[in-house]
Amino acid sequence: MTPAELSVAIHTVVAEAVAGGEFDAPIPESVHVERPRSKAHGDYASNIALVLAKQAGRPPRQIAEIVAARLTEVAGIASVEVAGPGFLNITLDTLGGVVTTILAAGSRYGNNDETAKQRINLEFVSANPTGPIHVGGTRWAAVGDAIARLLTASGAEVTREYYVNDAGAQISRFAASQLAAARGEPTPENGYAGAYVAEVAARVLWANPGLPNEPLETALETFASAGVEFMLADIGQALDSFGVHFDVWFSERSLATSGAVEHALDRLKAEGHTYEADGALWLRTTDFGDDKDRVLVKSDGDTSYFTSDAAYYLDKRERGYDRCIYILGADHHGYIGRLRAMVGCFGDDPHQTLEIMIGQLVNVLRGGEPVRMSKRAGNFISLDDLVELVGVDAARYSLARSSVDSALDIDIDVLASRTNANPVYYVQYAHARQASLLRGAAELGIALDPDADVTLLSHEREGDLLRALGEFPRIVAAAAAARAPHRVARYLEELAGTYHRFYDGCRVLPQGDEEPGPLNAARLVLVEATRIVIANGLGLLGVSAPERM
RNA sequence: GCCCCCGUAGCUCAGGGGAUAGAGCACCGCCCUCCGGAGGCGGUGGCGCAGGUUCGAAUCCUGCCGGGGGCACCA
Repeated sequence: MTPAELSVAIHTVVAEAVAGGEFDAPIPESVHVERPRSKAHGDYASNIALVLAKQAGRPPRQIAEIVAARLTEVAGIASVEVAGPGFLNITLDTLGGVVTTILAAGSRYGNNDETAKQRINLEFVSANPTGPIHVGGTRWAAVGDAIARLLTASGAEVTREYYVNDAGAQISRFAASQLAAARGEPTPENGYAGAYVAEVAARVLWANPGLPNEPLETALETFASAGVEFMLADIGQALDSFGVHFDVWFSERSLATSGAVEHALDRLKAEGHTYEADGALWLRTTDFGDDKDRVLVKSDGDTSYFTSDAAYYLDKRERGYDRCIYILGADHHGYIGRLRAMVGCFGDDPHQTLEIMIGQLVNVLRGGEPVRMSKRAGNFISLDDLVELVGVDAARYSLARSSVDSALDIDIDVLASRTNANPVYYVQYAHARQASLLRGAAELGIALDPDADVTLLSHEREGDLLRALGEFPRIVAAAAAARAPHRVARYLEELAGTYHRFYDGCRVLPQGDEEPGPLNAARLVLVEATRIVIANGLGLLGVSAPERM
């Protein structure tokens, strides 16, 4: 019996008790089953009696006794104890069934249908194409891609999208910076410094040999468009080697040329939320909770960046997405209000179609000391730098193993050292050990037997491991719902530890001249089940599960 | 001034109202005739402060203190 099946069983029993008039309370939609921290509290525990007590107008322990009496009769349940304020502590006949489930599901074990059929547009990274991706953007690459994988595992249809800010003043500054670098002049005021600017400029010149003879204006245009193109190619390549692949690269500039901006303006006017003042066209976002109205068309006739955002959102909706998720850095949190209001102005419910995640920033340390970084000065750690220093697995894992609500400190020296200071090795090591063990079994001629008698897995450490394996689908579903891939990482660390303890206490392969017996067979499939879960979990984080280390 | 995030062990961080608050690192002490010691076992050590909500609060609410990040007809 898996936790999910147990939850259903309790639900059924409660419904029967209510139907039988034993107590009166609304039947809950679903029953929460948890894994007790202490083994003294059974295999699984439920707080259902505490939840129902108030509505039933009875003491929780009374409700618990009623449910326990019925639950004891359910096949597969060995015993039920009422404990503390009214917890149900449930012990199963065997926990081994989960192994069979995992072997049958394989790489699909953990998948669920919580967000089945939802069409989700997930926009993340979207770093300006005026320089390489720095660590901040790298965090969103790791986290965003893991969220995409989690949502996919939960049944959603996910598009990974990168918004390319290829319009606006920062592009002009980028072009001017390239020009200056090409002429050997100092970086202009508010320009971009760093060695990469000169490199990009050199590539632009190489591809456009006539550039030095062009008038200043067209030369700058060439630096702008070609420079952005080269930068984007580099960014795409860096993300690619990081294992993050975007389905759509959406150009901001294309919004104007395609008519999307005009289309959005027409819609907003038609919805009646615009007005003119001070020579500009405004959107009355304050009608939808924003703290001030926003300019759509500036008094000089240009549209604002906000207008592009509106056009971009409308375009996503018209491409058929049910939900548009944005992952933004903490420095963008002020956008939430205006984006929500803009969505409202289009007539959408912001709580349904729009979701904005704000992630806190990353601080880079080296040997415990903060590394001062400035993108403008060109003095920063890029995605490529990080990967070169610590490798893709360590980088992705360490960036994804913390909640995005917390500012993250990463120490380059610690991550580069191959120790458990970086827990990715702890998890990967468990997987490599399992793979090694399975190779050893094959060498001994012991085949994996899906029909092994898993009821023999009754050792305490086996029980711990089986319970942990049974948690995985709920971890995946909860992590997807909370957009919190770090929960998968934390779970894997716990699972790896539970496995190591099992391995320490339970001999898997026969020793010496022993003949392999049913217990060896059962433990072997338990190892394989654990290996599958670790591989699946690491896969959700975009981290490899090595057979050898 | 207003808004957002954070404050948990010496350090980096988990803990989506539940039972005795966890992991890794660091420190101290143990465990190799046998499946990978990148492992296991034991020990030291903690919820910023004050109220409130309730059977129960690290978790939810309010205030304060501390740290980080924002508040454009820039993009």
